[in-house]
Amino acid sequence: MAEANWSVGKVAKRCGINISALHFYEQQGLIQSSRNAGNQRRYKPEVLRRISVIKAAQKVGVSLDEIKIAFESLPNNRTPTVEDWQQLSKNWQRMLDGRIAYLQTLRNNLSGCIGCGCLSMTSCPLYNPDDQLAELGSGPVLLDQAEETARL
Amino acid sequence: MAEANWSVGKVAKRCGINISALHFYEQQGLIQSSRNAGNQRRYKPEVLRRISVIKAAQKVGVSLDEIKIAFESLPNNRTPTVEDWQQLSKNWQRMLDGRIAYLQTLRNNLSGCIGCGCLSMTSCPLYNPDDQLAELGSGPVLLDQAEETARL
DNA sequence: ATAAAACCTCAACCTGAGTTGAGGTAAAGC
DNA sequence: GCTTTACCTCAACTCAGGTTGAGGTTTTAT
Repeated sequence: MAEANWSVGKVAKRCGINISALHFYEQQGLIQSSRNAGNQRRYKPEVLRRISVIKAAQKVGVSLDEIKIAFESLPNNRTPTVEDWQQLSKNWQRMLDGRIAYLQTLRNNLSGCIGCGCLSMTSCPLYNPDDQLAELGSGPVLLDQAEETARL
Repeated sequence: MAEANWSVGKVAKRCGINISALHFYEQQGLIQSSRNAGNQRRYKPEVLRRISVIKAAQKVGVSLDEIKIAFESLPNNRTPTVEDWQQLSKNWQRMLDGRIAYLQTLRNNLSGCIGCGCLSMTSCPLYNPDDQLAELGSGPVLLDQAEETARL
C-alpha cells in the first residue's frame, strides 16, 4: 500500500484542478483522504488516477453521480488493476457509442426539419429519432388530431 | 401578419412545455407576446415554430444564449422564410459535426487511456484530442518535467 | 350569477458542479 | 521567532434552465 503523503495543494496542481474541487469530490464520496497530525488532508498517489478518470469521464459527459456508481464497482480491498479500469471504461464507451449515433441522427434531421417546418412534436423525425437516450424524461404531449393538423 | 390569438395554455400544450417555460423564454427575449384587454398573453402562430426550433436546438446542445444570438440574425420586419431557418440550422449542423468528431476521438481514446494509466494532462491523447472544441476553457496546468514524469 | 379554470406577477427554490469568502489553524522559510 | 504560505471548516454564492407557490385577476362554463 503506497503511503498517503500528497497534500491537497500538490494534488490540485498536479491534476490541474482547484483545491475546492478536491474538497468537493471528497464530500461527494468520489475520492478519499486521510489526515495528518494537524488535520490536513493527505492523499495516496492512487488518487491521481481517480481524478484523471473523473475528468476523462466528465469530458465524455458522465455525471459525478454516474462516476460514483462506476467507482463502487472497483475493488475496495486492493488497488484497482488495469483490467478493473478497462472494465469501467467499457460501459462509458458503449454509452458514448449510443450518444454519437443519436447526435448523428439529430444532425441529419436538423436542417431538413427546421427548414421544412415540420417540427411537430408528434411526427417530426427530429423529435422522434428512436431515442432510448432521449433527455426528455416526460416526452411531448399528445394532442387531438384537429389541433395537431392545424396549420402553422 | 397572422393574428396573435394563442393563449399561453394553448401554446404550452401544443408544444409540450410548461407555461412557466414560456414565461421564461419571453423573459429571456427568445419569444414575444402581446397582451389582451385583461393583460393575458396572446401569441402569433409563428411562436410555435420558434419554440420548436428552441427545443430542437436544445436537443443538439445549443444553449438559450446561443439560440437567442441565432434568432437575432432572423429578419425582424417579416416572418422568416424556409431559407432563413435553414441558414440558422446550418451553423448548428457544423457545430454538431465538430462535436460528433470530438466525441469519436474521445471514444477511441477512452478505454486505452483509462486502462493504460497514461492519463497525464499534458501528454495523454484523451486530454489533447486537437480540441478546438474543448469545454475546458482554461486547460490543464503545465508542470515541470520532474513532477510530470513522477511515477503513479 | 357564480363557480371553476386559466391567467397574472414576483420571489423563492431546484439540480449539478463546483467557487468564493470569512475566520481561524498549521507548516515552512529565513 | 516571525512571516508567509498552505491549509481547515462552513456557509453562501454562481450559472443554466427552468419549476413552484402565494396572492390576486380574468375568462369561461354552467
